Amino acid sequence: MTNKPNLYNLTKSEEDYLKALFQLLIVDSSVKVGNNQLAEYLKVSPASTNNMVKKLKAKDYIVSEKYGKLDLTDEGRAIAVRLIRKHRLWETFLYNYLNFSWDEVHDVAEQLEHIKSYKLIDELDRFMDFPKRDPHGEVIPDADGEYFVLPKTRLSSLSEGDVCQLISVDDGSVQFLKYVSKIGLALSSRIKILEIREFDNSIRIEFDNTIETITRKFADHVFVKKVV
Amino acid sequence: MTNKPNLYNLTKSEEDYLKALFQLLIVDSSVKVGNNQLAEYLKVSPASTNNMVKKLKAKDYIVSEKYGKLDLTDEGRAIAVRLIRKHRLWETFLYNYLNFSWDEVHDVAEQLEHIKSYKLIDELDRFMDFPKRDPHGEVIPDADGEYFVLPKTRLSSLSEGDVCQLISVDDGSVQFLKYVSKIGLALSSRIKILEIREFDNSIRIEFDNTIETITRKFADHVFVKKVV
DNA sequence: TAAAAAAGTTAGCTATGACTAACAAACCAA
DNA sequence: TTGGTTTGTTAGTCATAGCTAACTTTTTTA
Ligand SMILES: [Mn+2]
Ligand SMILES: [Mn+2]
Ligand SMILES: [Mn+2]
Ligand SMILES: [Mn+2]
Repeated sequence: MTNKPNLYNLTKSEEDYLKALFQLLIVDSSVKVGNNQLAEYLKVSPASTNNMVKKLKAKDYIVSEKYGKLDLTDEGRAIAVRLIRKHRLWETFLYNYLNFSWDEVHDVAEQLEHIKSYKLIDELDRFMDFPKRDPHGEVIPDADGEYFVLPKTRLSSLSEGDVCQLISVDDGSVQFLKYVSKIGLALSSRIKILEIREFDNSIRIEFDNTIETITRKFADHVFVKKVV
Repeated sequence: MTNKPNLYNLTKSEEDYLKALFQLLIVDSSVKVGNNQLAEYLKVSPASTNNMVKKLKAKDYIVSEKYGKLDLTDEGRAIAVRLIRKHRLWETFLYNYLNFSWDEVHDVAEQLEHIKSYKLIDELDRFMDFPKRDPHGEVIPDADGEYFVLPKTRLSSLSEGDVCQLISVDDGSVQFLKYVSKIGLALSSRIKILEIREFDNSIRIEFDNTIETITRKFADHVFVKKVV
């Protein structure tokens, strides 16, 4: 049982598809992921996705039946986790050592994650003294591919009166991240849900003696741990 | 006169062709570079090179007449120099911070040089406190694209009795670099040419109280500054 | 339960960047 | 100066990875 997936036989595109499918699958393990959903997530056409899925099935990274939902094999999952590890280590490096801001790291990490070298990433990990979290609060998988997804609650799923702590944020949108910084939210912020307005689903929150009204859409991208 | 070349419109292949042509052109500015020579250097077919050259001419990075030799435009040259800057900064980073050896850095740098981000490379430069030379002794072009190629002499071009100092080595071959390390040669080594044997062009050299016999081919890849 | 909508698939097209084989121009050397 | 070698070009093929348009299957909803 060799543990290291062979990252060297995959193209950038193949890697991105596997990672995307993994991300969609862990959001909610009960909901199945379909071809078109994957296409939309990757911003490509359903036809392109169908094509690529066919290829990745032939390589035994994905399993699915015709017209059925998609799932990853163990090897497909290992490749995705390894890619996520690389992505998050690079984000951490850019943020901690190269003066990149919260919202600048993702796009460059999206390129750096595809550099093929085991030594590079393991040495980068050592250089930074094995960081556990990336700048957005996400857990960095270790070199063995161990990756325990910590249970995350969306801020949008809480109720009035709840108190929580900010654990992580979605890192895909520059606009969103700038917005988070601007209103003063940061990792570990303690947030209280003051009021949820039925009319437009807006949420009134309090943190660090600040009161803000945020939209449901915004709250969907903020992950928290419930405290009270 | 905008100075920053627009690196963002070029594919990895286009970049590699421009860099290769630049490298061939600076070896000896008097000798012209042809299509097939470029093909051989890049280890692709003459037809592929012809194709790419056509594209790079259309983009105004290369000039040449039909059946004529190739030259770079100022913009083509700027892109090549910027790529070399990136390559050498990454090699320096891998060598000085990530425990890569002399012979391991090149292949990974060959990938890293194509990451598109001005901030990344300029911050990396700052992080390392603006290094002047890469691990193989090559000069690192600065952020303005200034790049004075220091006059280099091949060890193979010296005569018996000459004394020189090792300035840099070709970084393309892992086998060659391992060989250099193994016999104990290093940057700044002081080398004396003891004897040149006409029969097989082998060269007897002395350095650090060591006497070695090297081949002409080996000496072709070692660059020195003549001292005596 | 039948029609409509959504989801998935297929066929055929495009661009990039390789390749080989065949051909044309330029250069060299007898 | 002319024939052969080297160099450069063109045509046609392949793989990757996108796309649109048309089609089929599945799911939903009236
Ligand atoms: Mn990210
Ligand atoms: Mn990516
Ligand atoms: Mn190199
Ligand atoms: Mn390269």
